[in-house]
Amino acid sequence: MGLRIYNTLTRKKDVFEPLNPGRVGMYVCGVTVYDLCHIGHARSVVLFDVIYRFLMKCGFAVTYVRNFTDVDDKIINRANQVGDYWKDLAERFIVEFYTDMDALGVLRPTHEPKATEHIGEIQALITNLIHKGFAYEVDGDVMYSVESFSGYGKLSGKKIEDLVSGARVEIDQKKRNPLDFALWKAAKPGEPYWDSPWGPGRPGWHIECSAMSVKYLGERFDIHGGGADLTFPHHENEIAQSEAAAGGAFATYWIHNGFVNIRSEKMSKSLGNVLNIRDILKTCHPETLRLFLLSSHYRSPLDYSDESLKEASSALERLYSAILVLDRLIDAKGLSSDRPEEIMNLSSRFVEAMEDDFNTPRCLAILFEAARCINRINTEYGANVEKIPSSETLLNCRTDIINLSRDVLGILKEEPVAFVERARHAGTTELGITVSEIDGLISERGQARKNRDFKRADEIRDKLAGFGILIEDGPKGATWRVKDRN
RNA sequence: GGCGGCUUAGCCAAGCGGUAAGGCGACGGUCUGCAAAACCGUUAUACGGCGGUUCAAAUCCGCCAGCCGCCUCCA
Repeated sequence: MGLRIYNTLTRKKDVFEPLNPGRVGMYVCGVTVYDLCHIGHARSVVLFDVIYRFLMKCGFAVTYVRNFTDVDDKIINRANQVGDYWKDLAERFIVEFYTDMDALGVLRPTHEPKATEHIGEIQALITNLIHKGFAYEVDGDVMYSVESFSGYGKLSGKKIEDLVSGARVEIDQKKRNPLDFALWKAAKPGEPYWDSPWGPGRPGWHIECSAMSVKYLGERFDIHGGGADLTFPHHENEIAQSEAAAGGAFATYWIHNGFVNIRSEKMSKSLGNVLNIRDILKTCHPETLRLFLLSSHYRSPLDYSDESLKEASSALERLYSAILVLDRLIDAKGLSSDRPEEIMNLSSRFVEAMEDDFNTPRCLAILFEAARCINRINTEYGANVEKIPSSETLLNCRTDIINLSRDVLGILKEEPVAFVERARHAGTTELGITVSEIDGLISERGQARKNRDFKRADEIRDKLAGFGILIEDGPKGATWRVKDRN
């Protein structure tokens, strides 16, 4: 069938045909480093991480570029607020970015260019645009003339006239058209600047992506991505800049991810409901957050709530625990030649789902169907070697589940035994009771149960429950876990 | 005002013309001293409403209602 991608430019799913067979060039707009990353950033970064992983799994040699915007109004303003040097502030939040993304298991792109390290390329591009008549200088600023580019609006489906009449654009006497945007901004006193043919100043926001994408990927490349909000004006302006400078086409496929809402509300600073990645990660396993982010289609809005994260956590545990069951079945050395559909051809069905515009929810459903099948085999035939499928069949299934989950989705990377153990005891230190005290009480309760003193046994269970500890009796004695953990 | 999108069980969520995936929850069962956990099973004659096209529509078209996003920095 082949890979099909919903392309914002054509507004339909297009068959993916790379410019150069076997190779893919992908540019994704990264973050402006002036604050900690929130769950919305996580969604975008994880999505493109999964796309990157999948393209590699398909055998493509992928050049993946994700930039850092490290000089901009927001950075300068924030630095002034906190009394920091803008460059130090930006560098610090780059470190914080990596802290969060590494925790989420996000792979490093091929190149991660910073705007401040490409001032030369940016200036050359602006000079080129002025020479070709697409840009003009006014008092040390350089503006892009949207009317000079006939394709302006083709990505976002907007017309210049409609936008102008919308009256939401700020009227600036320097601009020939209210929609013209800055390629180069003259420095105001106290602002960072670089010398340029137009005087001291700094790059506008949109131009860095045009300059850096051409440097690392060439004038034409395959995939350009980012959050849905970047479609206009950022990506529209990038197209205008890059196509005007090159005199030809820019990126072929435009991918935009939907937003994360918090309890059905838009996440925004003014509502005070911005959720940082690291705060969420204090309450759940990183793979839980990844699973949550991949549980709905990337173009749909995704609603975050404590409950939905908890659901993702339960779902992740279900997968890990199925692997544990599978391992027991493999050890059982089954003799049946049965090959249940749910655990066969996982790889081809998974790839088929991914090829359909990166349908990760369908991928997860395939994994859960396999998990249910494994559990059913265990409960129905667990004691009957004649009925358990052969170790070879089950081992292939295990390999598929682990490889697809780990390599493409970036989950199930832990040893199942270790994961289950960790999930049970995570957060113990905050309970006000030590592990040895817990173990002491549990062995006392075990003794009481042995003596059929169930009153005492239940007292101990209630006492531990008061500390948030849940007792689980098993064939090999009681184990415990921390309650209400994601 | 302009442009775009969404509406599927209690909740989340696939589905892209052939007769409703999956997850969570709930309920029933197995297990247990009783529980918990785990597992199994059950859980939408039905896809916002009304028309139309078709042998066949959640899926295509039209109208209506509701929700949302972008048009301003934003993933």
